[in-house]
Amino acid sequence: MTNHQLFHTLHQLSRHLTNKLNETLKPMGLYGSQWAVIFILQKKGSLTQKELCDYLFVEAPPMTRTIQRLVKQGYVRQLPGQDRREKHIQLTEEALQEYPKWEQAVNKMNQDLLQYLPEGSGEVLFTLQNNWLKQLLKGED
Amino acid sequence: MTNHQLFHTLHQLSRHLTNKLNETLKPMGLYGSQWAVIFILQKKGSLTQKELCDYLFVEAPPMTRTIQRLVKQGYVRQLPGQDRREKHIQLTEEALQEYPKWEQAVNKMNQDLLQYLPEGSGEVLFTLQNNWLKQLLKGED
DNA sequence: ATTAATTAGTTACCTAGGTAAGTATAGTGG
DNA sequence: CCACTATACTTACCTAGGTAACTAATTAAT
Repeated sequence: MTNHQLFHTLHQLSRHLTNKLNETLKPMGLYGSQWAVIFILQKKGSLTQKELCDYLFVEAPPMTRTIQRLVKQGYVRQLPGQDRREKHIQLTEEALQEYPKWEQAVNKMNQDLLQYLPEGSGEVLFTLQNNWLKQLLKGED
Repeated sequence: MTNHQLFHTLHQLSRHLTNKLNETLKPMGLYGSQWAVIFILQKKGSLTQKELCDYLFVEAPPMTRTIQRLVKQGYVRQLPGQDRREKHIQLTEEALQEYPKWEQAVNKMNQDLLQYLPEGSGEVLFTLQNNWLKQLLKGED
């Protein structure tokens, strides 16, 4: 294995999985980036855009766009906070109602994709990637 | 570990590495997608755009754009083939001259990044990812 | 208290990569 | 030979995510 191959394969794999996710979400009128936001909001309740950015390691501008589209689709609300620079984002009732359907579709897809990975490898893969990522981020400071 | 975390981490890691690559290439006036094309052309000599797409698992339109930018920068030539639909792509002398510098910078970056991964883990990671990707692609047919 | 620096979010613009539709050439069946 | 299909590439347009520059609000410093 060359170093090049490792990076290349990781990139390919990531693209492939992203494409699969978008394919899965398309019938429901959602995109992968939107799902990522919805998923966190459902778990955490209400977050500022900054907190969403920090969570997803995404810069502010793409987050603004994703949220604006979700607002337009009626799945998300922006509430002004006490600090009037902040916008607190939360799911609408409509989104909460649709959520189980979305989650089920994504979970099914994840299961399908993981079937192509040997038993137990998912854990190994996750651990390696997660540790690497953490070390890389730590190395930034 | 949840399935979600596995996909999420993979996505994050891929983005992080892509950003690092672009950062490394920026002083040389290149982008990651361009480097991927240059890297293959240097190894293979001359390829049609279709062959480049197949190699990088990229659709034709982005490839057209990447190549057109490389042509404009003088790093690549498009030669008409016997089949006049095809365009055979090859590196220019200027690109070949610069290549060692580019490769060295990328190799150094790869090494730096891999230092954050425990000894031997690179192999494991590559093997898992590569097998998974192959199985996923096989499952498409 | 007023000014300076920081922070949250937006806008504009760039690359990466995807789909759909169009064009031109090559191959195929009648 | 001619019409039909398939292929290589391009064009137009979409989402994903990055940087730079901006606005408005908050915090810190003098």
